[in-house]
Amino acid sequence: MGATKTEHFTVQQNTIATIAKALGHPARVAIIEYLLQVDTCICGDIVNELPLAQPTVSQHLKELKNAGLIKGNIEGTAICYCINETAIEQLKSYFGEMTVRLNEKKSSCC
Amino acid sequence: MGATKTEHFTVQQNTIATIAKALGHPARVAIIEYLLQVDTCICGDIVNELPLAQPTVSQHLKELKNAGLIKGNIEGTAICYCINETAIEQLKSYFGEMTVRLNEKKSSCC
DNA sequence: TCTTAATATCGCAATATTACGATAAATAAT
DNA sequence: ATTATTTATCGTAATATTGCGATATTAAGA
Repeated sequence: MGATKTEHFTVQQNTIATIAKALGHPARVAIIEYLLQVDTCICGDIVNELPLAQPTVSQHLKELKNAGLIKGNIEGTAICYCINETAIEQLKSYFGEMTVRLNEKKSSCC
Repeated sequence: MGATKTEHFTVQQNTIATIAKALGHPARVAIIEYLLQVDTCICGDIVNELPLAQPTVSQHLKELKNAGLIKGNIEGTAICYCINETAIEQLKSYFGEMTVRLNEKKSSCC
């Protein structure tokens, strides 16, 4: 085997897992943080910011895009990448609600 | 190659990536949600809740534990697993702060 | 002590990820 | 048209993940 059994889980569980997986690599966390830091989102220089070769960065960007975490617009010869706020909001709500529920049930036995 | 170059990124970036990676599989999301749902955290029946074999579940639990997302206490022959609230709070703050910063800079050009 | 029950670990096969050099594709500038 | 610039894709090697059967471990109960 080796392939994830996605079909056995709910859509929401798979959605969260997909977004989380995309953030499961420090380079991709670094990319998101860089996009957040930079004012404009004309971001042709992501490659220079990261300690990785250009094809590797391109691949990471592709995965972030597939997971819906970033958007990319062609801007001449460069490409304008920026954060998809919806995905981040989704994570915020998910973990926000989870902490609320954790605080409600204080019966932590561990 | 094939190994993540963790040493090139900040501690915080690696921390977030590690926790996110642990949640990057629907089975592990399902485990967390189940632990949240169940009142007490005597959770010997996680295996019955998931469509996966016992060794596979055990492995997923191990990864969640290594990432600091759950805690496990030995309770006789069973094991009491429960969510580590700190890790969830960490994610909540991280994405919460991120949405704040996203709303501050409305200059979304995409 | 012997059995039962609950988890963990080992070993392995299938698949996925990570990284990068080489190269392609697309547009801008000369 | 030719060249430079930027990003994507291909191919491939190294490593990691996923899943499970078989087996070990650990402690409770008869």
